Amino acid sequence: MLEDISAALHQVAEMPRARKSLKAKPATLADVGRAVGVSAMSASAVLNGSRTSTRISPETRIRILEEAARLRYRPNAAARALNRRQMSTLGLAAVVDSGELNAYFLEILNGVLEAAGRFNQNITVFTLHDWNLDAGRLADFCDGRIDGLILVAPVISETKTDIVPAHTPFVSLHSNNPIPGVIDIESDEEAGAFEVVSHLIGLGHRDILHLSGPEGMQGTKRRLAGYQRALTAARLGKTAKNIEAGFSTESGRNALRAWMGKNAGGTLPTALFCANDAVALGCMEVLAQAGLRVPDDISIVGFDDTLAARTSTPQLTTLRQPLRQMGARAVELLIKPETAPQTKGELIVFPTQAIVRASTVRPPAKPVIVPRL
Amino acid sequence: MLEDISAALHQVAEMPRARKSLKAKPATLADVGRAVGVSAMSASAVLNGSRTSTRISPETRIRILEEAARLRYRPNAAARALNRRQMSTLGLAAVVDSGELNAYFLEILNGVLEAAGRFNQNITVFTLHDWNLDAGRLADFCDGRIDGLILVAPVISETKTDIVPAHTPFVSLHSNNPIPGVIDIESDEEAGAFEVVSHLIGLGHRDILHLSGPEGMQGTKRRLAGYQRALTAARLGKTAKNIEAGFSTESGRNALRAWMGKNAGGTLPTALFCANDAVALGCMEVLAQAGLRVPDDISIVGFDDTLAARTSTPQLTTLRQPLRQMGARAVELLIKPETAPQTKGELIVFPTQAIVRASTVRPPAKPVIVPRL
DNA sequence: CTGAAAGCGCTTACAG
DNA sequence: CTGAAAGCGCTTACAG
Repeated sequence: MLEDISAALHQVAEMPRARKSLKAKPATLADVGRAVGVSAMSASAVLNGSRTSTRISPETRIRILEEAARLRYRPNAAARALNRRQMSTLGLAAVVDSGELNAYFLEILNGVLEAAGRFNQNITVFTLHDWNLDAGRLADFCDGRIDGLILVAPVISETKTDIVPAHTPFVSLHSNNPIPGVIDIESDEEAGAFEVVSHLIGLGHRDILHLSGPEGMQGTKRRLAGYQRALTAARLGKTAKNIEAGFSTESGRNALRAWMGKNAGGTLPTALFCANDAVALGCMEVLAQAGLRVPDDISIVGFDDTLAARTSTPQLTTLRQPLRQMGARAVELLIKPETAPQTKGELIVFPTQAIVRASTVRPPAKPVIVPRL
Repeated sequence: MLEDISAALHQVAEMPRARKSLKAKPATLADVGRAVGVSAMSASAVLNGSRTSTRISPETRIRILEEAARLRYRPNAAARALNRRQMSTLGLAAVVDSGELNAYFLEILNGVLEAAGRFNQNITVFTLHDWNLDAGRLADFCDGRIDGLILVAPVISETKTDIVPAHTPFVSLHSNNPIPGVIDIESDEEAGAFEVVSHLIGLGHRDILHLSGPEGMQGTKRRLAGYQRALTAARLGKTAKNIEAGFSTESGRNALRAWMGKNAGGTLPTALFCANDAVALGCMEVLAQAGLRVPDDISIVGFDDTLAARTSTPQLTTLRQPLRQMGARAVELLIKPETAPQTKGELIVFPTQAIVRASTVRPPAKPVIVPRL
């Protein structure tokens, strides 16, 4: 008793914020029960138990409800989680690329949160710096604080795929390697690339430069394959030209700048097919600096349909991956695993959709010369 | 026993995903202890207790560590939380505006996650649809699952400010009303607006139209005040013109389109000062559609310096609010409340910074006529 | 209709 | 150096 008081005083001295030190203890079921003159179990039955609730007499029931309201009783999440062995929380793990989560992640987050709301689930965001270095941390997250984990675009080398703990289900979006026991959610990027490049060809473009993603990634390969197939289908296979950029605005800027440096005085492609929207934006910057107009001098196509595609000027023609639906589906798979694919291939593929906006028009009448930067 | 087996079979029948039904139970301290032939407390002392760890003999210690590794023991977060009465998790509550979290939120999230990482805290994201309708839900989040809550741009009417539960500390960013007992983190938007409008005046602009934020919001008032002060300081007070837009791209689009409709044939302002980056993007779209060039025909200024300002074409001159630092500070305040301001005014104000990019240049030599849309 | 008991997994005093 | 006891707040059988 004396210690309690002394401890309290000590706290007051150390913590300037009264709000903190005088922290009221939340009421428990026992408190409510005591106030009513009934056991904690009865309070539990009325306040938290769903079926068993009926077995309490109407009068007691009402008094318990009143007292709970008066005491502002809230069931303690930790105690509940310990008892039920589930937290009603899902984790969302992503790598912070160059120090920040990007628009791609934001789209997925929106979908995940929407679905989580429907299932009364919380979402905890975990950030990693590097998939392979931090893969071990994934298991640490599975310590009862989450009931399932969504991996966003994981790059986990084949040798490390034993990282999945036995008791927490994982789902991945855009995984770069199959992870045993983990369903992966994809969109049909190859078909999407085919569609959007075909759109350019349909407009009359015959010289389309592809700025591809980071080497070795699945998304990069699939987009490149769709690009090739579209050109081949139009008997333009030989015109395929591809330079490696990456997935960031900066990488797009650098790649196009380098290419223009090498090709100054030559003819500009009539269109660019970029690995994603961010790369397209980097290209638009470089083109603007060079005094070239989009789409008059050159058409440009992105990929993903993130926020950035809608807010650029001109707005970007792009390939929509249904990132929100994909994020929502990840949540559903974790909450209702019976909705998972019944087949062996642990893969769910969403269709994509070309979104035509202002950045693509017919090619210019006369070839444009690549200016010196 | 028989029921167990029958239940297990039942599960297998219902759940197609073996992974789910065969869920291995994670090892507990008791399991580790039993395997070593020692009590759970000893295991606790070695594996989780920091100081008390020394009191175990070196040999037992090693055997406990080995056995824990073999069993892949992880301390259970829920049990720990129940015992310690803290979850090592902070909440981040925001309103999903028009169905989506935006770039403004993403900046804050980045800052919050960065700081949370430093303090070994998890971040759980809560979304609301409307501050006033959902204010009651805030208290529900404070059920032991979080140790503190960060409110992003709350709009909580004065009459409802008793929503803060006694046992969970809150911090707000850009609160629109003072909430008793809640420290608010702001940036000096008035000074920022003054700075960025003065930049325009310095370039020679004399006719600057302000597209302001939603009526009644603090941010709107402060930006408007800074705008007015800058004009007045340059003896341009009488030229002040202001139309209400909002904080979304669409609102910017609509507001400028309406204005141009009414003023077709008149002279175009030489510059627009927009309530935020999103509004500026909406204006850029409308201007582009009208065949007007930014910045040649008209300069344009945003506010916030979100992703969108860096990815628009031309890139936006804008006023940077240090949203990441502000988010990081919110985390620090909750984790280390002793860093809170000692003064009465429960307010922390960050400085802002004008970021000059390509969207602002000197006004055009001749007045531009507002085209018919 | 209601309560005493036991347990979820961990930790913090307290005994030995 | 080590363990038995009690408790965090809730829930699930089980008795009455």
